[in-house]
Amino acid sequence: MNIQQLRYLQEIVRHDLNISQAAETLYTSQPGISKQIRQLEEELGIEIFVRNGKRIASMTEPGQQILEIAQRLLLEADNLKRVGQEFRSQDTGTLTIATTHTQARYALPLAVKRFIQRYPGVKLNLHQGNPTQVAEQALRGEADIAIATETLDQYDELVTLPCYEWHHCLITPLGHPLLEAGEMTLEKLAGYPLITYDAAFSGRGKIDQAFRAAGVAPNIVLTAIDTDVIKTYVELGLGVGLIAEMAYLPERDMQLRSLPLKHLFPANVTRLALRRNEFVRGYTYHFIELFAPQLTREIVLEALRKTKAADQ
Amino acid sequence: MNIQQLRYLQEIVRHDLNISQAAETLYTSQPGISKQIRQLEEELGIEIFVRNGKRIASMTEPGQQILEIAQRLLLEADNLKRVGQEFRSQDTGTLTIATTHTQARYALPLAVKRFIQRYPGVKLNLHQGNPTQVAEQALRGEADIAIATETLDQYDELVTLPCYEWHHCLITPLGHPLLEAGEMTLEKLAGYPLITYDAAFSGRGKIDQAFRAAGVAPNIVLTAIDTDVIKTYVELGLGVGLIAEMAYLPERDMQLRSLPLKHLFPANVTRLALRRNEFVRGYTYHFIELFAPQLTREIVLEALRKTKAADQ
DNA sequence: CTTGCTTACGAGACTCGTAATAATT
DNA sequence: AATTATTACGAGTCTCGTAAGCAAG
Repeated sequence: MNIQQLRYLQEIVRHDLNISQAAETLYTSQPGISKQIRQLEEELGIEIFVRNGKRIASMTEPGQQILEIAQRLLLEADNLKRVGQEFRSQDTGTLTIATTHTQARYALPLAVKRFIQRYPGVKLNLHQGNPTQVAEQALRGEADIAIATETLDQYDELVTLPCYEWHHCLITPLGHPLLEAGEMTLEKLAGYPLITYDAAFSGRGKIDQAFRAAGVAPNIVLTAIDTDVIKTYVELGLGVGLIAEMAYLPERDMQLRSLPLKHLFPANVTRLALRRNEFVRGYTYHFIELFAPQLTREIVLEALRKTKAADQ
Repeated sequence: MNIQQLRYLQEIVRHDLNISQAAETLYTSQPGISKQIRQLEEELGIEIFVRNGKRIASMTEPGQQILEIAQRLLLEADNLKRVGQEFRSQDTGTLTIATTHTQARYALPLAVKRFIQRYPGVKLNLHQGNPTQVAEQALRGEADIAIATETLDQYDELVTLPCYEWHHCLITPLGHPLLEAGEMTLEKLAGYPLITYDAAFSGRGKIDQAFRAAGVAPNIVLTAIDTDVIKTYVELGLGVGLIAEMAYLPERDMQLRSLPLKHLFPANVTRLALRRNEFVRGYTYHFIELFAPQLTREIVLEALRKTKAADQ
């Protein structure tokens, strides 16, 4: 039994039990993998895969247990390498952040700027995706940190930490009647065509919740994944926008005005997620602190330690 | 990097950084281990050990982190083998129980008898030791289950489960005045020479506690590790004995009489411990249930799942 | 001078890639 | 017919054991 065999196993499963594809992504040969898997099976004395003649049909029950253990083992193997890198060269390496448009565009830039100044030797990757993709990238170890407002806390294998709280705000074209309409209410909002986020993005859930709770039916004429699209159509006069407050930049968005909606919609919490049991590099802690100053290294460590509760 | 190298590392540390001894217990050669460790260090790009010329003096800081991760990895590697054995042959293998004299002699026999009838193919090993030794055997993976009344819950790496509760009782020679002395009190007990357990054994702590709390000074003339020694000296008339109630066997101990002391000393809880994160064989669950019927497989599983909280 | 780690070297095992084979869709 | 897994085989590498060297206590 060796680590390589387990890596083969993991990759086969990731490719829906297709050895050929696994071989390709691992830059090795089909037969090599095939043989190693047979050897692993022989050594453990069990069949991992159910075979139909020469096709792999599914996994046996012991095979599934083996897989789970193998994945934990491989994570530890990665951790060994990380520790090596960490000590070999404290301030070089790679930091991959998976996040959504809103975070990448409006929340992260300052932290990123400071980070690359402080750690010129660290290659910073930003992977953009929807909240589910973001979570899964962290889950698969493709990203070191996941940052999003939704979804993250639904995965047992991720440890999540609250970064900051924000509210929605209203944006309108210049001179829009709502700007002079006094106290904002859901009813007033419902009187105008609305433009806001797609479902599953940037707190859209909270918006729907609030309208539903009040028994008011909003007139949503357009939904977008990113704020820039919303702004564009608000400027065009298609309607008024409901966006995340940090996405309104007064000095840039000269053609728009904003009004706070703190009293209408519940607060949103943007969270970051780390993969459970994964060794965290020093500069990763630092990035987290740059992004959310209250999340010091100690606090993050504590969270990682504490929340090992529900794993597996 | 391979699993073997990590095993070498672990064994070196277990032997206080002595490669030669590690080689011996692993049935391999000094140079082989030495070289593999050098290779591991080279691959990880760090020094694991601090060397004084040709002696290993201590571990570096990264080395200690490597060790921790390596141990978790090795545990998973063992688990892989266990899963294999479990499915290859459900009812054969080995079950090693580390426990104290009192448990081995008075609490376990019935469960053991039933177990070996049910699982003739399982080799049952009983390792006897003091509570600390018992815990450490479980900790090192030398025992599958640890059973004792003390100490077990002081180790983060062990998951403990309560098995049963018991009280101390008094044993005296036939015709002893205390048998006719009515309601037993600490004061009356203190009026006679006492024979009981050594510190750190079988609830001796609770006995001392009770006397101290009552401000009564007992006259302990002899302490022993096991109940049979205590019984022997009580029979000889050296004093009266304070023993665990399950250690008094009316049909065997014809030369002794017993009196309950439930009202004088707090209850003791005998617990069993399993190593955290370790794959548990089916027959092990069954043994636990034979020993403590309320600890069904589901309950044990739940406990293992839940209490992953504080690990590492 | 004994203990204990490292270097040197060679035998054997193992891994992996290519090519051929066989089975499934 | 095309895709995909297995078997066969050979080159290169790696592991491990023996023997020799050398530093520390």
